[in-house]
Amino acid sequence: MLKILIADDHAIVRKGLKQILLEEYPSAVIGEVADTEGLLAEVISNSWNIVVCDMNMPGRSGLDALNQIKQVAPDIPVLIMSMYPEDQYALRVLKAGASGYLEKETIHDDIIKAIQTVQLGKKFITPSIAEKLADAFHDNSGKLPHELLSDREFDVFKLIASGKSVSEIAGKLSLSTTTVSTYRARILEKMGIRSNAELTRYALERKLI
Amino acid sequence: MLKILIADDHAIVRKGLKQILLEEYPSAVIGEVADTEGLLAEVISNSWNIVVCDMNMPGRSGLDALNQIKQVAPDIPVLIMSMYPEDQYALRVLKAGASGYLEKETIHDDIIKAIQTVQLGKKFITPSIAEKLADAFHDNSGKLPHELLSDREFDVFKLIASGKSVSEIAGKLSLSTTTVSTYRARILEKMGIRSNAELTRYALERKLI
DNA sequence: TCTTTTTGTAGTATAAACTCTACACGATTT
DNA sequence: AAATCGTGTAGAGTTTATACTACAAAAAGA
Repeated sequence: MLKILIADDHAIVRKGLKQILLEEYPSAVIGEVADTEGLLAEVISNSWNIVVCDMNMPGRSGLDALNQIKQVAPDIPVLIMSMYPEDQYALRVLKAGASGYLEKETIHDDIIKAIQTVQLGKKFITPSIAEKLADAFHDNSGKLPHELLSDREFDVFKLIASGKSVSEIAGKLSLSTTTVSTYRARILEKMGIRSNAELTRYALERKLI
Repeated sequence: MLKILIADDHAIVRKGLKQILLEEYPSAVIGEVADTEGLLAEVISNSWNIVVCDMNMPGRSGLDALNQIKQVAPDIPVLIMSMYPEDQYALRVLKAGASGYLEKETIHDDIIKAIQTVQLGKKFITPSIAEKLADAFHDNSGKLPHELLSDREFDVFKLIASGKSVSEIAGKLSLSTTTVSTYRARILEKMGIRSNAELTRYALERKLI
């Protein structure tokens, strides 16, 4: 029996997705969780065939959740959804072991195909993602500054750029403030900038936030 | 019979919302449209009791749609949904005649209450929106936020926006750092913002620096 | 495979920034 | 004329952020 677990902090999105899935697989069991803690707990305590997980959940990010799922249950295929279309995350997410990356814009059209694909043990790659992959493959040297950041650094980058203080970020990510400060220092160094204002400017110009 | 029309470009959100509404009103008729054209057409050709409309649709915005609906059918209550919590749209939307503004984060909890409220011909205002309203009340109509600043404050504003630290500014203007901090506090208060990043963003968007 | 680099994480000590409060002085309102 | 308001200015005390350092685990390179 097909068992699909949905992780998204918006109840409305969970309901909508469940609906779509049930239309295609009326006998499937669809689970819902609203945060990363619940997600981890479910993955550990029950056997799900597929996880569909939102990228942007409060607390630890979807990427973080993905990494942890891959540790406890490396064989469960995980599909990641995101709001953001031209997303910088796509490649990171695939690198971290996701079986596919879906934009919420088109999830309605893609999700069934994606489920079928991952059921065969394959990865679901949309054409636009494939293009990004190809680019990343032969390009490398011409990387944009923000692409040099590690996942964690990038999380912090976006939060700083959107105006969060070091301590707010620390609270949100459950880290020490000094840790966040360290990330900030590394970010400034890698990107060759000197202030939060430049960082915000950079992020705004490239529409990263 | 209750007839509710949902306008959102994401099929997944429409499905989710429909589900939530049907749970409360099993016999309601729920219509769906995916763009502003469809919305307008529906409003003109059928009689809906309530419209629930997303703010961010491709093409013409929800605000635009709202204005047009109010022209052709001023009596249909329109609830506007938005992704963005700290949204500067909230006030605009209410000014334009919406019956309520719902953040997608909390729509699941608020929508039924909102529907009941607008059915009574009243407006649905969340506490956080009420606060914004109160703030907007004691102001200064017409003027842009930065035009409220005194000269000295504006000097400091520009320096902060361009990434200078409080102490750099103090040095440059031969003031105590605490004086600069005081200006900063006044600036944030007058402009209704909370961080240097917002300030930078504001300045960049209006090309003040 | 072994070594080097990167990444994720913090502590300690210090520096910087913020909050709250205050006060003077000219402008505006009553 | 008196009271209030807006502006320019800071100090004291508290909270926050930063620099520097460190270290283990993971990744990358040789």
